[in-house]
Amino acid sequence: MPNPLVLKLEQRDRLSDDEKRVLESAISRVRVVEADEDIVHEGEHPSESSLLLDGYAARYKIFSNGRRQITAIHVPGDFVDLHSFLLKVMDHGVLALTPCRVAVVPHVALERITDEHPHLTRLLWLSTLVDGAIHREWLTTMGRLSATAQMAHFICELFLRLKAVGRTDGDTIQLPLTQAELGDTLGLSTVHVNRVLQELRKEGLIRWQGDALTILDWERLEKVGEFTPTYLNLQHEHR
Amino acid sequence: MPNPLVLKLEQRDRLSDDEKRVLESAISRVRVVEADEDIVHEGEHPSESSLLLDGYAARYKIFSNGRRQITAIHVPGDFVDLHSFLLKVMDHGVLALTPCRVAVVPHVALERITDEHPHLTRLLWLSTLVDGAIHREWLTTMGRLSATAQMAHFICELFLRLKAVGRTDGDTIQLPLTQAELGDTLGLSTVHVNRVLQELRKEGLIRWQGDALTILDWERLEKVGEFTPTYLNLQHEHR
DNA sequence: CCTTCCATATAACATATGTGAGTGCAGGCT
DNA sequence: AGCCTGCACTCACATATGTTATATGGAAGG
Repeated sequence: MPNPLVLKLEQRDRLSDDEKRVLESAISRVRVVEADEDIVHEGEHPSESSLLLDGYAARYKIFSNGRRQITAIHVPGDFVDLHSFLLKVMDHGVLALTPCRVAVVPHVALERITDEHPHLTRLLWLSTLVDGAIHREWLTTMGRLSATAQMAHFICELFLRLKAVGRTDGDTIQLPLTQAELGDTLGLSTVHVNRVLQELRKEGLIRWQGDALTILDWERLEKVGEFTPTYLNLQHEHR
Repeated sequence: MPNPLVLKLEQRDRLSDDEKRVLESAISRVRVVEADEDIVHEGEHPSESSLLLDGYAARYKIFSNGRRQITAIHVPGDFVDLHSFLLKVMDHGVLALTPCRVAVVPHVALERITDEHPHLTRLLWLSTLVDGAIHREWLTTMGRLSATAQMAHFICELFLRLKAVGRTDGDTIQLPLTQAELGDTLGLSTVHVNRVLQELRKEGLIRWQGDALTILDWERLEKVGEFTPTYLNLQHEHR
């Protein structure tokens, strides 16, 4: 079974066999997390990081009044809390949106990698940088796009990210989020999420039945969401 | 003159004299950029990164319709485009908001650091991770707070970040942004920025005259903005 | 088979924020 | 001195999105 992180990194640069072996052996164990359970809690000081192998996860923050904001949706191949290696304290929680399989990588193993494998280190660094690029993109869509455009943009992004790890089926992806969760992601109310989805459906841009979301008209969806994929950095470069 | 980056990193971990020397010698030259000029252009493939020594800068993205979103405000000590070392293509521009002095660090020098100085590498990585943490915080405030709270939060954050590099004067900071620029930062219209500022003033939370912004009541401002500084990672830890 | 529980869907209404236009002031330039 | 120009500030009005409430339907479970 190919490690989806390897898959993702190989899209962005060449990985030597040695580096692949080092990555694999950095994994101390594989853990299963139930849906709706935290993979990592806010405020924790973890001594290991979690690489998502299967399932969907979300980074989130909760306010005093109970309102929640999701700041990232993670798919297989994502290192959901690689940053805790250096940030030490989790300033947010990470939640399993579906049942998840998670590879656990101790921080000591990461430290060893940074000591001994500079190129691999750069690739790990890179993957946190891509997280940052996605955050910036979300900031722009939240700040300057209509709710409809924002939703379209989100769907385009998720599609390409899933495609990069081989989790698309034609024009269809699994989207196991409730409309409430989508609202927490985009900063919208549940009601408005529903309105916006109706609109995208009526326009013939998407179909969403059960967990299966199908993109019916990629070009127009991209246009509505003002989507350009540069920021996902899916190009192969020497890094 | 102490390098403000060294100042910032030393707040988060110990730097050896050797590491400080390596950092200093990585700088190939110092450049001055006029206000309202780009330090780096969107779409560029830079071969060096820029460390802000003096002045304020902003990362921004512009949409087809001319709307602009600022995704980060940078202060002295910030590496405004360290990520371009590994992301290669700039997915946004970086603008000098005031006249800026910028230290230029070639990517080859950064690559050498990653090859030879693992601990320093981790600290550079860390500073991009803090950028990411700030992005996440902005996402939550944009998505889930009122415009007033968002503004209060922004002011609290900027104050602490400036304090970390010794650029505060009592309860006063320099805030050389126009209300329009603030609007582009928070995702608000200029008119609404003005309304919100009036409110914060009327409540006796801040004073803002010319470029000088004074925090009159830190505790209440923090409360209004639901601000907690954990995400800025200003603690000293072994990284 | 019935009940319970969510999630989706709709409706009526409330409001935070955006839009477009205009005023006045202050600093810089000729 | 006079004239721009940019910026802060206001007003009247428009609208996107939030809120509260209710209906519907499917899935899980006894």
